[in-house]
This record gives sequence, C-alpha cells and structure tokens, in this order.
Amino acid sequence: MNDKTAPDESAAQVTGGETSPPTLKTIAFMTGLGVTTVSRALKDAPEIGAATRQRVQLVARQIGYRPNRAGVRLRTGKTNVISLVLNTEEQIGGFVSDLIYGISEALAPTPYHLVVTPYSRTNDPLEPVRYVIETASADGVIISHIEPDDPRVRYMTEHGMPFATHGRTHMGIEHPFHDFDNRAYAREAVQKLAALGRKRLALLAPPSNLSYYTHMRDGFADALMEHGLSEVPFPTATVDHSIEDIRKLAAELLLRPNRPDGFVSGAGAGTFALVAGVEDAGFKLGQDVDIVSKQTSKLLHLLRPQLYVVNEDVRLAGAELARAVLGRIAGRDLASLQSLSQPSAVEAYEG
Amino acid sequence: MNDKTAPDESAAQVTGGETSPPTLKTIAFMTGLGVTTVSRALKDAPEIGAATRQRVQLVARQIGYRPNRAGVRLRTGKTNVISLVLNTEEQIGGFVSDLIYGISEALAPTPYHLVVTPYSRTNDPLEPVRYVIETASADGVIISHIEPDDPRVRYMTEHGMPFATHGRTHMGIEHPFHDFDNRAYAREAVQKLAALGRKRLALLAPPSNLSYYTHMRDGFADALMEHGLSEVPFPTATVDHSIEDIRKLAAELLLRPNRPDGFVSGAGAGTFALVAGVEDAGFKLGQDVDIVSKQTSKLLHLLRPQLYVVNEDVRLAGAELARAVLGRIAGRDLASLQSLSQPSAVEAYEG
DNA sequence: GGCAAGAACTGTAACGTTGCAGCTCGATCC
DNA sequence: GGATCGAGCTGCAACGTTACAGTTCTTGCC
Repeated sequence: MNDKTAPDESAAQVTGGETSPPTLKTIAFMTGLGVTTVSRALKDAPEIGAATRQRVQLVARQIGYRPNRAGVRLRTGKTNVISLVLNTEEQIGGFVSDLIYGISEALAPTPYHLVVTPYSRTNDPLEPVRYVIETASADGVIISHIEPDDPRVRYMTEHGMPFATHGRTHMGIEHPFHDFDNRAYAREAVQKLAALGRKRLALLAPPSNLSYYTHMRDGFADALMEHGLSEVPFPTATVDHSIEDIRKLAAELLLRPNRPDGFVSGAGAGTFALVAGVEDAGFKLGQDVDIVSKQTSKLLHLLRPQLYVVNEDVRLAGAELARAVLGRIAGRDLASLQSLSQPSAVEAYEG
Repeated sequence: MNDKTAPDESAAQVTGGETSPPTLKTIAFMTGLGVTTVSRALKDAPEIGAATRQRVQLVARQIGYRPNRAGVRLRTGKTNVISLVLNTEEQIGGFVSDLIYGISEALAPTPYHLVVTPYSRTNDPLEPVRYVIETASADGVIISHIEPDDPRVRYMTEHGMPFATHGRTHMGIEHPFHDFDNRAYAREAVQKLAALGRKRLALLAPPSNLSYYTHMRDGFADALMEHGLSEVPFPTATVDHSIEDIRKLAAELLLRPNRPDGFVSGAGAGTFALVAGVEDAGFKLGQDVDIVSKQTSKLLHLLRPQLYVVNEDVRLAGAELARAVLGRIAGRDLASLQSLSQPSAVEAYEG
C-alpha cells in the first residue's frame, strides 16, 4: 500500500542503528499513515479522525519528535526566531543581561529562539533592522533606545515586521511597547526631595534624543512647579556620558554660586559618578545634598546608604517585551500589548 | 536551451513588481546559466571557468544575493548559529552583557548568528546542551560556569559538537577555552596586601564546584606561603551568595578574635557586600582592612577609593570564545584555540 | 440501486540549496 | 579518423515540511 514511504531508511529508526532524529516520515512509517496525514494530525487539523490524531500524537511524543526548524522555515517562511537588536556601546551595568534573561525566560516555553543582533554606534541604527527584514531572519524584533520619531519603528511598520519597543514613540504609529513610567518616577523623586526640604534641584537626564528624556523632563518640571521648587540646569550631562564626564560636570555644578541641593538621577551608573562628583566638590550626601536615583540592580545603597532609590525591574521588562512581540505575531489586540510599569515607592536605606 | 529555469516567476525579479529576495534561480536566469553552476561559481569551485565565476559573482553582488539560511541548513545541516548557554540566575552585574557584546562583535563579520539558550538553576545544566545537540540547532556552543569535571564538556565531546568554555576543565579532555588567570590574580592580590603590611588574609572565593575556585585558591595559598602570611578561613561565603549573606558573614568574621586585616575578593559585586560588611563591623577601609578585588566594570573606585582593583576584560573574553568555537568548527589546531588572559597590575585609586 | 455528499486520508510539488552523476565539446593522442 | 580526455557546464534528487488537489470509502437520500 505504501509503495513510496515504506522501504527507505526510515525503517532504520525503528530497527536501531544510527539514530538520526525522527521526522514526519519516521512517524508515517511507524503508524502506517501518509506523511501529509501525520503533519495534519500533529497540528490538530479537523479533517483528521480523532483516533488517528491521538495515535499520531502519542507516537510523536514517545519517540521525541520535534519539527525540523529548517524544513518549516523553508516551506513556510516562519523562522521561530525573535531578534533582539542591541547597541554594543551600551552604557555600563547589568541592564542588558536582565533584559535578555527576561526575554529568554518568556520565550522558553515557546518554540521561539532568541537571536542577538548587534550594532555599534558608528553604524546606522537602521542597519540591523534592515538586515533582519531583508533576510527575513526573524518573525519579530525587539528594540530599545527608542526615539520619539523612530526611523526603525517606521521602517518595520512599513514592511509589516512585528516588533515591540522598550520605550514609547510619539509619531502617530500605534505599536506594542513596554516602558517604565519615567514621568511618574521623576515626580516621585522630586516629591521626595521636596519633603526633605530641598529647594534647588538638578536632573541627570537621559540623552535628549530618546523618548524617555521627554517623559522624565516633563515629570520633573511638573513636580517642580507643583512643589514650588526651582531647577538648576545641568544641561550637558546625560546618563550616557562617561563616568569621568558626569563626575567632573557634577563637581563643577556644585561649585557654582547657585548650586543645587538635590539631584534626580536617571540611571544607576550615572549616580555612581554623581556621588563622586558631589564628594569631589566637598559636599556631603544627606547633609548638603540629597540624591534620588533609579537603579536596575541593588547596589546603590551599598555605595552610599544616604541615597534614595527607586527600583526598575528590567527582567520584567524583558518578559513583557517578549509577550508583546509574540502577541503581535499572533495578531492579538494592540491594547493588550502595551504596558507601562509603575515605579516602586522611593526607598531609603534601612540598615 | 533552458527549458526548465526560464519561464517561471524568477523573471519577475528582473522585470520589477513584488521584490522577493533573489535566489540562485534568479542569478541563474539573469546569467543564463544553470542553478548548479551558479552555486558552484559562488563558492569558487575550480571546475567553473574563471570568466563565468567572476560574472556570476558580480551579478550576485549587484543584486545583493544572500544565501537562504533555511535552504542551506536543510540541505547541509549547517546552521550558521553559535549558541550561548546561560544560567538565568547569574549573579548581578554587567558580566553577561559584556560577554554577549564580545561574542556578537566577533561574529558580526561572519555569517554566524548568536542564539541565547537559557537555563535556570532548577534545571539540569545538561538540558540546554542536550537540546542543542538533539535538535542540531547550532554549529557550536559556548558555555561558562565550568567545573573541573564538567558533564557538558564530556557530553559535547562524545557527540562531536564543537564548543568553547569560559574557564578550564581538568578531566583529560582537551578543548578550546578562554580563561582569566585567577591564579595569577590571587597571587598579585596577596602580594599587594603583603606589601601593604597585611598579615592575616581572607579570601572571598568562587563557588567551590567551579574550576576557577581551585585556581584562585591555589594562587592565594601559594602567595600566602611565599610571603609568610596566614589565612583567616572565610569558608561559607562565596561570590555567588546574596549580597546580604556576604555582608553579614563578613561582619561576623571581623568581630571574631582572629580577624583578618586583608581580603582578596573574587568578584566585583561581592566586593560591594564585603565593604558594607567591613563597615558594619565598625572597621575602616585602608586603615584597619585592605581589600583587593577583581572587577569587570569600573565602578569599585567610585564605591571606595581605598580599594585596590584588577580589571577583567569580559568583552575580550567573549571575542576570544567566539574565535575559539569558530576555530574549532573550522578544524583548526587546538593550541591556537586556548587562551589565558593575564590580570592587569593591581590598581590603586588615583584621584 | 444509483448517486451525491462528506469524512478521512493520500500523493505531488514546492520552498532554496548542494552532492552526484552525468553531458557536450574541443583538443590531444596514436 | 576514431578514441580518449578533461574543462566546463548541466539536471536530478534530496534535505523536512506543508498547501493543494485529489482519491477512497462510507453513509444517506430518493
């Protein structure tokens, strides 16, 4: 009956010898069915009888069948790959580690693999995204360092590539994202400093081209107004500057006549530099100056217990981003794929 | 002449319309050659005429031909993937980020993609390796957290899977690796403390099941002997313990009668905890106690300028590991695929 | 009894690539 | 002049999968 499938080396699967991984053909041979039937049965197609379906699935499970990724990919174009696009000149810190852990844990129970696609600042940030799309090497993409009008978002939208962004855009394109509410963070931070009696605050802001620069700035400005505080401009420094730069700039700022008595810091590593700068200038933390900082790892209170911290859970962000791209690929409703994580309350050291 | 290849939709490539990526067929049609010839010509096969070869390669370059990964993989089994196996319960810090940057930069000029394969401590560490081998989902593997007798190394060797390890084994199997010379580091660290007049040293060691535990311990012990110093056992703490644990244990240690006056620390994050513990116990860094620590990011001197540090370049390690697996895949000589990175000199703070 | 309908299954072809076994044709040899 | 050779090219088949277009066979209807 099975003139075609029977007499080839699939029989070897059963009779022993070299064990190459089972394929549909193996199962077809074992069950006496056609390859097509097996394929359909494994995907719960309705036109396959319930008994057959169960039988095939049982055999498949028993022999540890796993669809061949290359076969599926060649036939259907589905790669089962999510590409994480990373800037390899990322600032210091465990940020990226946690993001990757979060993503890969979320992908673990799915058939998706995580591929890291790097680019360096010298390259066009669009380059890796173009590569993924041109070579169709992933079903979905995750990007970070989002700008309000982000060319990558435009490009992927135009080319129908599902993606999720770690940060929000403001360009009239709706898309999946996850973001930390930096506006709320800045407000909380200012409120804390106000409660401590601080009057003249400076902001160690993100790079001004990124979306969350605006969010953080807005929250900062709003809260200043609300509490009747004034801002000491700290314009040239951003969390992306080198440690040495931030340190020097902070020290200089504190030696000016109208020195700040409080800082809001947008990133943990920047805070290390900020503290050093404050102390270089001869001021004492918790006495002359207070600092509220975000952190992604829990080291700041070991640096100086006088710091006030808000924790940002990047691992969670990774998991949310993974869920968001997968949801997009599955065609789920956009609203459920956009999430904003609220800052925890400002924490003082409790030793 | 070309009854088979000519009249299909490959023509559409040239005439415009929907642009699906070019394949061998496209080039075959454009050059008037057979698909096989084009394939051979692109790999510089000797049986293709020099003129034809150049012509084909020119056309391929012009239209931006890229081999279809799924096609190649299905046909040859070659995945062009390197899998990085990671423990998602990794200690804090940018360690993994840097490793990934190093690897992906080294892979960038090659056709290889980097896939991150996670596992958590609760799982069998062999599981991800088995997965990669059973599904043949990578051409090479990179693993870290190496044990002297590592089951993953044995497994991959037995199954002929190329790999490189971040750390050395001692099990009679030669394989590619990159390692930081933790023995030399510990010796340098002890020497520094001896020069500072310290007499009773404690070691914040790696987890005792890992290879570099032994290396660091040996270097530590050798140098103690050499300089006539004594060890204060600090047995329960390892760099993998939580920050709170290390902190508490360090404080306790310092309140014992025979307290240490110097520490050698095996990891940056551990040093944060160590410093806190020392200060909890009421001792002063640089006065009552000195600490020499490894670090992978440059934050320790901002934590306390009194610390002595040795830098470990993890990005370099990543690049070396990538080179090592690729070399193994290419069948290169083992000796050239094993590298040991020497610690930089101990650095004091220069503010 | 003949026929239509549908349930359950099937083979073929194709995705893009490469190993293999050819084929053609001009040059060389005896 | 016919056989031989090799350079240069070719089509076929296969890797594992799935869309598509059937093919059987049972069942129910008139």
